[in-house]
Amino acid sequence: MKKAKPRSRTPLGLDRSAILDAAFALLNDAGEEGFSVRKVGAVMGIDPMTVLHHFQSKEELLRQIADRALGSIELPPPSGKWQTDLKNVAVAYRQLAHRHPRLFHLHFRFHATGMADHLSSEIVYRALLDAGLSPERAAGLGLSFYAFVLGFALAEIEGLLKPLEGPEEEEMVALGAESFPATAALLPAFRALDSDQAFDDAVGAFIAGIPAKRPIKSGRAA
Amino acid sequence: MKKAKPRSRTPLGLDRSAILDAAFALLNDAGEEGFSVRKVGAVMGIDPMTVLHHFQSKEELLRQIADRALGSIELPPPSGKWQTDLKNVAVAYRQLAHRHPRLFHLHFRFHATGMADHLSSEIVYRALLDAGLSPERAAGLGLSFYAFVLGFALAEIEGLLKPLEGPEEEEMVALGAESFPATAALLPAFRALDSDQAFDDAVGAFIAGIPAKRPIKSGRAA
DNA sequence: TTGACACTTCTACGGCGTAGATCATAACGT
DNA sequence: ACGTTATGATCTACGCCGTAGAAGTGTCAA
Repeated sequence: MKKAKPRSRTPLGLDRSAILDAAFALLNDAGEEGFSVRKVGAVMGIDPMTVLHHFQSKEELLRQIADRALGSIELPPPSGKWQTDLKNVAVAYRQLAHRHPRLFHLHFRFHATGMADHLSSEIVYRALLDAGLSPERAAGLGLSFYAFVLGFALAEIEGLLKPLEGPEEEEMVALGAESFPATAALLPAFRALDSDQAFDDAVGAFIAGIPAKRPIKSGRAA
Repeated sequence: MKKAKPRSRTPLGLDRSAILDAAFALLNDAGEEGFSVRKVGAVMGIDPMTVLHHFQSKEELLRQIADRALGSIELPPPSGKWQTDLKNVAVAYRQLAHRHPRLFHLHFRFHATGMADHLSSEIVYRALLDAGLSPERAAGLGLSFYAFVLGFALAEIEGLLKPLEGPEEEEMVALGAESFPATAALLPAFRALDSDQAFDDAVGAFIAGIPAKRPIKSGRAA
């Protein structure tokens, strides 16, 4: 049993996972702004460069933290009803976001490649195929479904679902009913907004609209 | 009485907007990673601290860049058909994202407060009220609609819609049809994916699903 | 023993945001 | 005219950051 702190160059029981634990914890509660390789080293009492010996860059360390977090998603088993399965995946991702709000945004930067993600993908694509969609539509809608769920979760984390908190409040209220009557009419509803219900409602709308093959006509999309 | 325009240690016609222009350009083509106050100063041939004299922090400078970019959204006039109006807003945001892919993510960090955004909000909420939704549902679904559109655009920018490009390819292919048959069946569809069509389809599904949950309930606000 | 290797640490470099002091000039009060 | 003040621009310096490269220290096989 060795316990050297200063000037010890003997390799101790240090491996990736120990460092990863500390880094994960730091990122999870300090956020990316408060995260640095040097701080990870400080927390563990080791030289910052030791961290980079195990993860060849900060970016790689972040990627592995993200993989770990995003791999911890908890999916219920398939239910046999495709609508339910889709919704379960959506709920699972949102829960994941709530569990790790400070690092969920990494989902966009580092595309998920873990087993859990492949599993959720399989559920989504299976559901869409079961719904009777062509492979082309299933692929596009499946990816769009992810984008929607991730977008909702990110927006929620970043406070976009609370438009009346923060500096926007007075401005928004000051707009007045004359200029933006519909917006003004919803001010009380914004204040009372229930995120869970909004999520249910939105996911429900998306899923309900899937079998409808008729596209909405409008301006171009390119 | 006061003109207060050019003044300096050595004569210089500098104001916020000139600096903002340069900063915008830098961020727009170098991205946030390549952006720094010092580089903005270098580009303009001025001291970095002069930049911070006009914008009291880097964060504030970024916020104003974001405001400018996000205020440049181009919305078509209301059409009278709520489905079309909703889709037009979605298309406009996606176009904006394509126009400024390196700074679109700031939309999540700094909530939009510009006039253009209030205008688009008004269109969205009006559309949802016209669709017959209660204020509660209109508020929730409207915000969710934004989250969806922003999420799609961000996902697109970050490459999430191209799961077969980059390092995921070999892994995903290697999964094999035994473990993830639905996913495997879609591999050709992923390769041929048309983002525009996926967007149309997804937005169409969302919109189509909106009235599905509850019948018309209350009058509209013209 | 000797050598190869793995792990850790040290040193140093260039870049970052920005606080605080300083300087140059324009505008104003007299 | 003069000095005073205000204001913008600059300079200096501090403490952070990621990380390249060298060097130290231990383990183990030959």
